[in-house]
Amino acid sequence: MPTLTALSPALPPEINGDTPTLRLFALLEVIASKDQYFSLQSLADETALPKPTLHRMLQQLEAAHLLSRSGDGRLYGTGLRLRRLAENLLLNDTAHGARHAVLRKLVSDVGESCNLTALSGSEVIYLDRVETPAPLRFYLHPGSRVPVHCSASGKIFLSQMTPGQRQRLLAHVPLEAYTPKTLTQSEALEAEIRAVKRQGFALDNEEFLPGLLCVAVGVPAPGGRSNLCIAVQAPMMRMTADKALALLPALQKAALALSQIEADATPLTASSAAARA
Amino acid sequence: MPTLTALSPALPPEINGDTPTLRLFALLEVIASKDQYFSLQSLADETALPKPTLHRMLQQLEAAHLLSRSGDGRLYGTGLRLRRLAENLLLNDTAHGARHAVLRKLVSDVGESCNLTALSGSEVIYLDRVETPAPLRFYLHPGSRVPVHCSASGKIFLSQMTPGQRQRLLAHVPLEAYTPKTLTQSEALEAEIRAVKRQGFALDNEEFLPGLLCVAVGVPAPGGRSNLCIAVQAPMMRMTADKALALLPALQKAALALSQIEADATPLTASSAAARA
DNA sequence: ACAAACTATTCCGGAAACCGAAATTTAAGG
DNA sequence: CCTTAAATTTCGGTTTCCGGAATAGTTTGT
Repeated sequence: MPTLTALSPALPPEINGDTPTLRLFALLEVIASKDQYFSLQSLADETALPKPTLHRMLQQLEAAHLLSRSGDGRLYGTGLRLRRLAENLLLNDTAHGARHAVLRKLVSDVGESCNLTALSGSEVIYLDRVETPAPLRFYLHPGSRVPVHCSASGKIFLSQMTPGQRQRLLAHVPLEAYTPKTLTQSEALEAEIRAVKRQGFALDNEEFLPGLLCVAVGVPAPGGRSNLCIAVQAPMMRMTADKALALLPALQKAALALSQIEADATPLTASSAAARA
Repeated sequence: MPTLTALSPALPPEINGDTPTLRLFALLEVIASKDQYFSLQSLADETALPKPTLHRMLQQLEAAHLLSRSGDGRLYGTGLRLRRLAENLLLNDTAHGARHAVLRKLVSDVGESCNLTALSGSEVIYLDRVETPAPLRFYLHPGSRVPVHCSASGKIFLSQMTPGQRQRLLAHVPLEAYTPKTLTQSEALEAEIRAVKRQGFALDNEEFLPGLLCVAVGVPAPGGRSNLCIAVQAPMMRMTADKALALLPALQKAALALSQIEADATPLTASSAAARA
């Protein structure tokens, strides 16, 4: 029977952290791990915790706005405060890490501005950015957001979703035209997404800002889907689609380095612990 | 030494935890809120918690890989597991992204601030909100609460209850007068509720805040009763009750879209979960 | 309409975790 | 080597948590 508490077989007793708080975190991890709402019953199945206990935990988290109940009030999903924490976390944790160094290295390799992005809600958020030394540049500061349908990173994220997820998201996001080249037909976008999925990288050829070309690749993650992309962007004046493709090896190398950073010293997660059953 | 209530009126976000776990969350929020590492001392300054207490909390979080210590071991920053949680959270919340997109679309259609509300206990809580681009606005942030008896959404929720449920709820909620127009007689409120039930929408005509007009419709749900409302609100300066009624089609369309999203996010049942092996 | 089956919620006494003043250890500066 | 400041450990009193059992509420089947 899978248990929420991740016990290491015979390791120091300080690791087997089995405190109430950690159990709550593990619960949040379960809820954050799938794109769906959870009933109390389904959580009981996932976690093997007694229902009264689970109920108390959920109440507590809901009262704190970390979770929210949705629909008819019997389903639990992520709360506003938790989402805010997540955004702040990703946004404020960049400059000090090795990730920033990878980005700097990439910029020095390719000579153009690069950024690290994540999906947040229905938009792409810039987590970190290093500017090209060249004087002519597009200035997009960390924390700003761009639409999913006309950004290279956004296409990567879309290509990782199941058709159902993608449809749900795009059904309500108007495919606004930012430039004449923006893809505004869902069929055209779907075709593009398929191409992205096949190729493993995405282009934004003046689809968001005139004169701006951008290439992105996803940062590989153990589970397959990742919420991080790394991208180069440059003015058309210095960059063409062909030249951009030549940068792919450098990009992929950087993505791999980032993925390595994430993987280093990987602790047990609730899901991986539950998985071994 | 006085505790944390003493000094700051609005300086720290809120370290006041009602339970030990929430205090840990508040601590994480402090750490996630700035792009820097924290020493134990700086956190003590920031949170007004006793140092031994903080130390224990930090140890616990570090042992769980939610935080990590940097370099020499005296500074604390975010941990891998916490970042993972944040990434997964944002990645696996397309339902939220879709809901927000519906709200944005509605705002661009009607030109006024719109919000998504739910019934929580005996109050209406704002789940999400998109502001009008117009400069003059009522600012009500997500997470805030308003009484049921003098809000458009609240009347919708009341109208969905059985008379018994409604009576039970209202018996403990004093019909406080927020403005001269607030309905404070239960007979008048009952009559209003009946009208709401018949019409399928609800108005709040300066019953909560002077100068604020609001229209709400329920989000249809399979079971009949829904715990979600979508509402437009605008200052009287730009809005009249008549003009508000003209917005109903747009509102209802948005409500339908939301109902679709909710349906898509329905969790697995026990049987379907067992089916995928 | 009513009962059977299931799910969500509340109770509550025993058990475990938390709290933080005080004492102790470790590092930094002179 | 001594002083000062920060970090860490100790430990008993207090609070919170835990989860089996009982209760309330909902859907399903007849």
